[in-house]
Amino acid sequence: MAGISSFTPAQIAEAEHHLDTPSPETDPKVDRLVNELIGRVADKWTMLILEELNEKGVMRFSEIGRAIEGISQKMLTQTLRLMERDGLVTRTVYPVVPPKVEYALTALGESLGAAFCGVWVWAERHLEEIEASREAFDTRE
Amino acid sequence: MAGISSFTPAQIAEAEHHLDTPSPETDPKVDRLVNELIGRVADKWTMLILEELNEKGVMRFSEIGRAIEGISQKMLTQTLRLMERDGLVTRTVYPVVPPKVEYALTALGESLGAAFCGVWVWAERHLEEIEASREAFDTRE
DNA sequence: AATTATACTTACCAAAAAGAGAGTATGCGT
DNA sequence: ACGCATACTCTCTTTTTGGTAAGTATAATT
Repeated sequence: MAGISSFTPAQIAEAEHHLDTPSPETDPKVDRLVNELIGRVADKWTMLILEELNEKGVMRFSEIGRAIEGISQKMLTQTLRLMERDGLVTRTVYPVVPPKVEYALTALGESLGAAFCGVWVWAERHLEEIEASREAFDTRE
Repeated sequence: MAGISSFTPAQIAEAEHHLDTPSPETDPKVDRLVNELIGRVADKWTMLILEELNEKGVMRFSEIGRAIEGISQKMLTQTLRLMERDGLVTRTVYPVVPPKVEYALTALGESLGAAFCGVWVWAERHLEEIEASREAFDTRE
């Protein structure tokens, strides 16, 4: 499993481009939808799978399972299905025995990875600061 | 409640700066911590409070409660406490009756908002694409 | 004297999420 | 004939999460 750096300069440039053009959206309906979407997508397993697929390209089901420590088969299936439904990954089934299914990121999936890159970097950058803050908070209580 | 645009160009520039310098972090321990941190922080209520405080500056407890539709007192207290612990907000208590407590973002909190900005923009941009993908997925099943 | 306002805390309960483990289909190697 | 490998699905149980409602303190107001 790689860290924060598995996105290419091109992908990062894409994210920057987005940041250049924040739109003045205030429609509450869109707001709600956007929120729900972020909740869906900003999930632990989704992000780990995103990262893994971005790094390796095409992967089989059990290959992803082995790469991501601690994920259960159930969660892997479930997360991949939701990601497929949202158009983040493609799922290719080969009708052979034993079964073979390959997963890969779509362009949309890659763009999400790039967008999240900023948050990853933020988290990594401020990790110590936050831990220090927590410790201070906990000891003064 | 405002949409995506409540962050200043300076904040966005900060986020871009982060994107310019992705570090080659692969340490599994840091990876795990970063992940846990993102999970903590990429939560529905945290993001809404972040947005609200970024827009309004300083706010009282019940003011935030009124601004964010659907949040319970319990969740508001809980989320604000965790944000304070992580160093994202400051909490100022005025010893008066009835009680008065003010909340505001720290620099760290603002930087998180800026980092998330890219994801907000991504979500808003690709909302329709994703809904279309879902619909296609659901009807072909 | 009762009511109101504010910022909580605590207890209880329902719902949702997640983990564990067994079951399924089937061609291939031994 | 038997077990293995793969990618699931299904059920059962546990854990986590979140909502509701009640309690607390006290000064000002009616």
